[in-house]
Amino acid sequence: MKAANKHSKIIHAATKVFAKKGFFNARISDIAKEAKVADGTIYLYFNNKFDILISVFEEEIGALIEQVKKLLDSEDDPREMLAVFAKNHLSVMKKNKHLAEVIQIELRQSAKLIKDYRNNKFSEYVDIISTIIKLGQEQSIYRASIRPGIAKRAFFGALDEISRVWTVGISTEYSVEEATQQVLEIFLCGILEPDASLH
Amino acid sequence: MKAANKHSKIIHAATKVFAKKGFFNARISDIAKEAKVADGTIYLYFNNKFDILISVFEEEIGALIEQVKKLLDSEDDPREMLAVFAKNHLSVMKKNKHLAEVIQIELRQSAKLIKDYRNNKFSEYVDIISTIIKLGQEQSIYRASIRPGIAKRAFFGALDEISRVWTVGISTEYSVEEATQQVLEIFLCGILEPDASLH
Amino acid sequence: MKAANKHSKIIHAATKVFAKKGFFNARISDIAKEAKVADGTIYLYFNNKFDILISVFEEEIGALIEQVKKLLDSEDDPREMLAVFAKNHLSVMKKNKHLAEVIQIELRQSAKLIKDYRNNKFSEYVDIISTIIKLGQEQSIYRASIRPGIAKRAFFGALDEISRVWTVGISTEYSVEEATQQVLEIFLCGILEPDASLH
Amino acid sequence: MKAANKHSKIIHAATKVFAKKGFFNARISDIAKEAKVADGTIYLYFNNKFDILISVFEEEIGALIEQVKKLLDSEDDPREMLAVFAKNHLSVMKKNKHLAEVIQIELRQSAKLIKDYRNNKFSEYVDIISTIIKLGQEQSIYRASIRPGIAKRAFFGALDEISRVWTVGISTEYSVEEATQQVLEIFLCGILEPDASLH
DNA sequence: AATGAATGAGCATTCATTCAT
DNA sequence: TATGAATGAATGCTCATTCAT
Repeated sequence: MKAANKHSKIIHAATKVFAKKGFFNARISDIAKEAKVADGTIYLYFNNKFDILISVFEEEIGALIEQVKKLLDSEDDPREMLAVFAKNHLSVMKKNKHLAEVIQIELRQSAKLIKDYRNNKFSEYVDIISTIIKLGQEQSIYRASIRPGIAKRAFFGALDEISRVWTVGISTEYSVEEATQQVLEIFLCGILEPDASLH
Repeated sequence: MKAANKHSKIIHAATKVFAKKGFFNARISDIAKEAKVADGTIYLYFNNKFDILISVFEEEIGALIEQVKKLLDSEDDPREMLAVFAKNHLSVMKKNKHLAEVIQIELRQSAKLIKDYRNNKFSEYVDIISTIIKLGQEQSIYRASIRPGIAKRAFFGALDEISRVWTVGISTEYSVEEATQQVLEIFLCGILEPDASLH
Repeated sequence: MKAANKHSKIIHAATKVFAKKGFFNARISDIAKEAKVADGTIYLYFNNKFDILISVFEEEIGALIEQVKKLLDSEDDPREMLAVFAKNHLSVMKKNKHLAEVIQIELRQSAKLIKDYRNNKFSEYVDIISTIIKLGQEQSIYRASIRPGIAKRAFFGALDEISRVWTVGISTEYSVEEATQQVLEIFLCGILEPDASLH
Repeated sequence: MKAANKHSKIIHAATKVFAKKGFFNARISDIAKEAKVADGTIYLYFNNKFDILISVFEEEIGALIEQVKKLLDSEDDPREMLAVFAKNHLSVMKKNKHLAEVIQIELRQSAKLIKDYRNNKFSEYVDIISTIIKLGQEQSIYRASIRPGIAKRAFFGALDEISRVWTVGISTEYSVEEATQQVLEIFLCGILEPDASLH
């Protein structure tokens, strides 16, 4: 996982530090120490502290997009595709808690500061959901009355809130498998055409 | 809207300022100016800046709980109750954007700083959903396989993410009615017993 | 000891608080609480915080002057008078630690802030020593080569430094009697062996 | 006088500022300006404001100890040694008024805040006096009845109080030589006429 | 006279950013 | 490229003082 170049080293260090302390409580010197570079070196790769956060979003979520897209490439059934998305998202969030925290907390925090909110990696990631839904609607598997733009938010919001239980660290945890199964049961029943069977 | 006493005046001012600038970028002097009191006066009512934020959560969400509980008192059908919760939540979030932002962003930000995360007003609010689901399960209206603890998160997460579109200010907005209808269509189909008709 | 009127109550409270926390760390509200009056009441009797300190000096040292002058009235021998002064000073400092601290620490602190340093009660108190020395010189009991203005400082400084041991709270304490005896032995007799020549 | 490194520059600047305004009235920015560094730079060398004060004591008094110990090395006679100590102390206090004020005022102020009062440079300095007295007692030059622990305080207190006249700035000043001679005359010979009996 | 809520000036400390090396 | 010492703007909080009651 260790990145060869400084840029990546700093990104990974920043993800860890932002997750642990939050953007505003994170110090540039914390990131520098974690990345094992000097404070000043960070400014050779990033314009300022906020620029680091944006880069973390773009690169970490970019990798997430690559990953899920690759998995989706080998699927045809929109039902399976939604399952793949959910399972992948939840397992990544469970495994990579630093990334999970940054997405769940810091991404929101900074959302209002980002000028064009839709033109970023995060939107691209969530839009994968609406693309799947549209595909399902074309195949008459998902009901036409469902609005993909709203459903994608409902689906992502559900996954996001469910996975928060792991970062916040509530004791009565449930497994990735169980959570995936539950959210799919709710959503597939919810958006499926009445006569489209669940496999 | 004008609060009778200073405590409330400061709470409302803080909600506004936290929503506009975020907790860390908000200045005590901003809140004081908004509340039309001196900086020092704030410390007669709150211990420190973070204490103001916690109080905002407790009091504003407390009021939200009162409101939705009163509405739910006159409903018996668990299907209607979920509809009432969704409609109320979305319309309050659409109308009171300051509160919406604080819940969506600052509440998460500070979640990790709050020791016992479940022992607070926010948890109480979300638990209303699971209570409704359990009620529906007892009446065999909602499927027994649904785990209320996970479903409540999925439902709240969906509402939360959907309502974010209004605070972030994305242009292609949809109405409260449409959003409510969509999320209910998905969730009620999703958790209803197959033979339980939608009214 | 409890004063009948508010003015005295505040003076005594201030002496206690200044001794415990020091002038700068003492809060007006501390003094008010100790005196069992409201904060604002203090400003009916004193112009400001520093004015309280000055008043403490004047009144507490004023009482000290009264006391020692009364004791000295019944003495004729300048040797005895110096002994009375030393004994009285040390026993008051040992008994009234609040006053001791204020004299030893706060009086010095504020000395530079007092415009006319000689025209105050403290100078009046120390001048008692030089008056005794002059009396002794007139009676050819004290050597004429001794300059009363320097000797008074040496004598008072010795007593002051010796009594600091009680306020600072150093463990190996010595008694008032022993301290008095020693300082008198040094000042009245000198520390040289009678037969040891000076060079 | 210009210090080579920043640490010393700040120490000297702080000594000057503390002397002029007192510890509590001194501002970090005053010290920074005097030392010609930025405010923040001070915190690269010291933990906090109080830490600066303690360092001033330790370093300035440390230098004083070095100086007087070197002078005492070339003396054998305990009488001369006490004379050397007195003369050195008074002339340093007269010349270095900033140091004098800090010792006379701030050292006392903070004495109660220092945990182990005896384990510091100041005690080391005053203990030089008792060491000399013990030496004189071993040589039967000083009376055995004198308790060095009390006498050191009496001697230092006398010097301290005498030298205050220069920092407080009383007009009728006396010279270092005269003050030294007087305090030595008192301490070495006593103030009684040789033929005046004690009672 | 007495109160104590309200005021707001004032400051120690932090930390993102710079720049001489 | 890389460093990290130095910078100085920025702010949460305190508390002496005021004044309406």
